[in-house]
Amino acid sequence: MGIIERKEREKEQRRNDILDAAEKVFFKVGFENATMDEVAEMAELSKGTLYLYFSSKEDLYYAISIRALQVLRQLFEKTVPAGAPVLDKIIAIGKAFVQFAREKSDYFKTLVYFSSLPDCHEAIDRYEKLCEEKADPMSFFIQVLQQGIDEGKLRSDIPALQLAHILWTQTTGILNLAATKNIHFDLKDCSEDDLINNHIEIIKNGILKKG
Amino acid sequence: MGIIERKEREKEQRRNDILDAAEKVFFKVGFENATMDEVAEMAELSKGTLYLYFSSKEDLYYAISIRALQVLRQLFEKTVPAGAPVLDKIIAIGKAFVQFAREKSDYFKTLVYFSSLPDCHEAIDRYEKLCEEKADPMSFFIQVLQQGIDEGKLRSDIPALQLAHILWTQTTGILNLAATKNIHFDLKDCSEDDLINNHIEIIKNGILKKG
DNA sequence: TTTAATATATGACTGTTGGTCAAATTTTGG
DNA sequence: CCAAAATTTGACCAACAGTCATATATTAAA
Repeated sequence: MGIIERKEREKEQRRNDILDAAEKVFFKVGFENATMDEVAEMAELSKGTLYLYFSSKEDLYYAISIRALQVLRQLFEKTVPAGAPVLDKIIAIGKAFVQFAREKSDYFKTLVYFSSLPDCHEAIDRYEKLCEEKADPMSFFIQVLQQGIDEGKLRSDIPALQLAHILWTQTTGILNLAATKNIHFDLKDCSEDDLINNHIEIIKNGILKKG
Repeated sequence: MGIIERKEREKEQRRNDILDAAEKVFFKVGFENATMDEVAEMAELSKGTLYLYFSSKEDLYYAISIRALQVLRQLFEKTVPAGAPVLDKIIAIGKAFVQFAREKSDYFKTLVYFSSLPDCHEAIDRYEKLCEEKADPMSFFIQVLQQGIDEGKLRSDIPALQLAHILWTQTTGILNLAATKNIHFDLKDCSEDDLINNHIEIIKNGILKKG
């Protein structure tokens, strides 16, 4: 009697198919310009079906944001060697974040927009679930920072949680700036790498243990 | 024959009236939920008239963003003493920014959202004009940083322009985080001030001249 | 003052699109 | 094979951004 389980799997599969289609459409024409009819056509389903799996267009967007978080987390897992010295780990996380912003720029932009939105985190069970299970990228980062503090490599007067959020938002801002620097015409002729390296240069001494 | 001038003034006045109305509506119910009919009603004009002054709903939003930039710039002018030591000036700018994010939170949010948007800066004559005239807050900041570099108070290996953008995005990110920290439930029990002060603590040594 | 020309304002109308739901189709269990 | 349950469909609706022919107000000339 594995029918219920199979149905469960099929439902999850459908959900993923819809998300695949939505990603294609959203990333191609942008969230605002995309229509639910287009997504339905791409998914080879009727529009009504979409609403059986997602309560709204926004809900679809949020679900893609969750995916983005999962992808980033996986990149961390893959890239950051578990046994390495903690400072190397931190560097690896930074590099992975840069790589994510470059190679998965659609996902990155999704996250930037996601976090600029007011009241979006709530109402997403899956996001809360992700956080509770510590399966989000931020939790990973916090753990490594805590390790750094415990080992006396990082300053200990700022709690890991706060440190993580501060560095995270700072870095997200810079990566977004680097990605959109062509908009700021006065920044056109400095490289992304310059921006990122200078950013690191500025905060580096701010987080290390003195002496 | 001051008729043309008067008409010019009246047009600008109308434009401002519409913006006032749009601000009220947008800030009250949010940009997405607001309708052009509501704005028209608030402005005591017909919807058609709005479109004589602004090409779209987005255009209205952008115009409000420009206002936000002007307000912030004026706050800088008012708050930052021209003759003060340059490091004091920088601190004053930081404080003014914090004040802006707190007391003019609607404008602040407008700017955050504005800069997270792809391709929005172009197509706005008034924004480019503001930048060209160095009447935007960023230009003000750059000038002060340049002064700091020239006087040997700040590190000189990072150009003022880049330094400004880096600090700007970092700080915007933190202020936004502080403003929305209630969303990140794990941050609920640390104060905004903590976040901001720790942020400053981290970058402080990174921008000062060594020694 | 009258009038023609120009500038400005109006609101009914349209096309698009997010979201709904009664009916149709498929699947399940007896 | 059939009825009950689950799933899918697409015609339909309401809301809303944006348009435009018409109306009103203003200006400059006669």
